[in-house]
Amino acid sequence: MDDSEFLAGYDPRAFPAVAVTVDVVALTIREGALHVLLVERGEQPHAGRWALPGGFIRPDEDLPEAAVRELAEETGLAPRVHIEQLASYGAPGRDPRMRIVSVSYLAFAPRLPDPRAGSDAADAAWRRIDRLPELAFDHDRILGEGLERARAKLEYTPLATTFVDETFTITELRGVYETVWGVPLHAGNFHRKVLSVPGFVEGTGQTTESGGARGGPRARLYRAGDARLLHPALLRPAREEEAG
Amino acid sequence: MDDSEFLAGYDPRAFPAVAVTVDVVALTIREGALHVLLVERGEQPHAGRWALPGGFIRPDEDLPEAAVRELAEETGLAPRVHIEQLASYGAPGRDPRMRIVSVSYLAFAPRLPDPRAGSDAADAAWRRIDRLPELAFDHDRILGEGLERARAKLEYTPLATTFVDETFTITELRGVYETVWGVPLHAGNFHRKVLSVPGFVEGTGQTTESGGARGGPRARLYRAGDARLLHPALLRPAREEEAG
DNA sequence: AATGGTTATTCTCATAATGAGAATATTGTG
DNA sequence: CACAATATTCTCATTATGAGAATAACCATT
Repeated sequence: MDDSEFLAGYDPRAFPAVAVTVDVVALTIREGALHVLLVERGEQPHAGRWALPGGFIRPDEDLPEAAVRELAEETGLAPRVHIEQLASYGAPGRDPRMRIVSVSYLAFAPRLPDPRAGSDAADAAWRRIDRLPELAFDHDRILGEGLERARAKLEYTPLATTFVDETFTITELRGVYETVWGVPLHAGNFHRKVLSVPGFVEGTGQTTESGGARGGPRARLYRAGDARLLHPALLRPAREEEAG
Repeated sequence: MDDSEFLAGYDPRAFPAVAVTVDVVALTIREGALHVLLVERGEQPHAGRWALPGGFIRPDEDLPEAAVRELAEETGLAPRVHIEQLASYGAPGRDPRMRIVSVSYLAFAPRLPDPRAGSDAADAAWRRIDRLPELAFDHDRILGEGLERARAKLEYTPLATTFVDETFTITELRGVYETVWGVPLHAGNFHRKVLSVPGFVEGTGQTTESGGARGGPRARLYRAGDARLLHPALLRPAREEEAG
């Protein structure tokens, strides 16, 4: 070990270039099912396979900026989405072309529009989480970790409110939890819980214009409260057998 | 926006090189206080200031490998430490020399040895968390996020057991929580909680050789159980006023 | 307009988990 | 040996959760 190996003295230009990309796990709910934004690759490597949207960072932009830009390029969406860093991946062989370190981001939003037509990728589409092809590179892993992060965040943050419109009913909010977690929740207990956590939601004094499509009373409308953390958290039902 | 901006067709060599480093937030408990490993920079930029240990990744090593290596170079520690990725930072101006993206890692271990003498940095030392100088670059922020992550992980994982010896007493384990969280905990309730969470600890049937230094009975010895998650979690006492 | 199915909201009750304080027993020190 | 210190267990009030049911408002259809 000599001095040149350390930050202070080490010369990075002595090594092959490292490229940095951002990959975005963009989630939305459509027709009651969780969807992720995927692009079909037009070129090698992995041509024809689906991958997470992403691309190289530019010299003058920060990581989150790059993620927002990539997402905007695919969806035409104004940069209002909630975005959050997930993790970074840098195994030497993960991209056959060169050394690539990818920083993954998670994005959520209500009813994201269809991907912009005519973008560079061969195709781009929202795909149901439960009907996915095998992804290119190590994107299966990145998506898996993104999903788990999203599921965990629902527990202790008001993240679910970013999946619904500005005003929403408790039932709609419950639908987000049920969709993302993939489990049915007890309507009465969920209702009690949401209203008892300080700052989770605040009433608007209004109700829906009409009852549900198949009947039922009008539901009260709420908006997101100012809490950044849910206290106490809204825990997922315990799985009977935890792996390990 | 044209095709060249996308992963499929974009040529990263057209841009200035990006260097990737790992920075390690290494935590240990010494003399009842939480300490972090810092190095004093010997060269510009920020010469003379303290920084997190870290350095450039090598062409053939994965990110976690690089973090373990950097830590080993500073502490002489065998690669047995628990290591975990934190986050990545890539703001354009964060290092004045060139574009650097840093991936930060968190490391924990019991009684880590003194930093190896004669390493490349001007100096390296364990520093008490509550008596820190201002750090170089954006390392204050990285350290802050690492601390918060460690505090959060104590809640729902058996991480605390990696801060103590292989066998330990409940009181020692409580000491870890109190040190990292910085709050006193109710001894009786903590005891009940630790023993009631399945798989957190398992008894060894043995006790300490003698009572505490100032009296008291011998304490039973436990070792870490096989749980990877604590259920239900061991929550921090609620802060009265949450920021925001 | 009356009927019946649907759904939002509230309530009840049993059980689990937590916070606070105290009791009990064991040990080292003076 | 008396006393202070500490590990461990207990008690009791409060809060949070899970399950089921009751209540009432609303839709579509008769």
